[in-house]
Amino acid sequence: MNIGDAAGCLESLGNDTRLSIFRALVRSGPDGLPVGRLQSRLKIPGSTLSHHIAHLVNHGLVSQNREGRVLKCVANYRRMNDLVGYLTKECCSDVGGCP
Amino acid sequence: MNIGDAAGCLESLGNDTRLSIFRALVRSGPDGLPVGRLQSRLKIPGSTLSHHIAHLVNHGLVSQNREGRVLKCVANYRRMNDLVGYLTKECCSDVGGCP
DNA sequence: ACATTATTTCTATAGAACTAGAAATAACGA
DNA sequence: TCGTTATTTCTAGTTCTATAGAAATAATGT
Repeated sequence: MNIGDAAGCLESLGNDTRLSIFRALVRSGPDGLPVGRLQSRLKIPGSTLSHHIAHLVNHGLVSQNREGRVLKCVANYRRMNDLVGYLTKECCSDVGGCP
Repeated sequence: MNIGDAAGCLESLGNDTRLSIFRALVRSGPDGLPVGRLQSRLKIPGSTLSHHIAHLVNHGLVSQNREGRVLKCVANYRRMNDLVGYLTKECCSDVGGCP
């Protein structure tokens, strides 16, 4: 991962609503959750939710696959792993006790 | 670290300029760098730089200590460690291969 | 074809963020 | 005290971002 992608992912997660969405997806495991399920859980208007999900998808943190009428959203664990790897490697230091 | 602090840190680092500042500080080790040094390295106007540094300081990612006329900025490794810990614990999953 | 459900795109608006010049403050040496 | 260097605060302009209602699209069953 390069610095631009990292900043993009960080910006995506650096918003309370989007971080909540992402956490909900991570917790729900590899099966993910339909958009409507996120909507009822997080209690936000569909258009707003859709906007934020698109942001996460654009930065590779979430992927979607349609199952009939329902759109399943899944956290992209590999992408998140890459991000954490970048932060650990490029933004931490042996000196300071980072992993 | 709680979700609010995490989102704040992520938002801080989710900006190309601030991420560059932070990386420069991390790379320079526990001695850090003076503001002026960052300015000449990153080639950005003082007021803009000051604005971004204040943002990082406000979110606990950078601390400052004056040495005479020079203000030294130092990356807060512990804070960064906490952030990475939060992401690993709350936003990753065993299933997906995250650490 | 139509009704229903699920989700997105369009559109507008209010507020926040980024940028940077100019003026102000801080620290120090002469 | 004055001048110089280092940095911040003030101010303003422009550009992004978040929000959400309304209309449009997609998918399915009847």
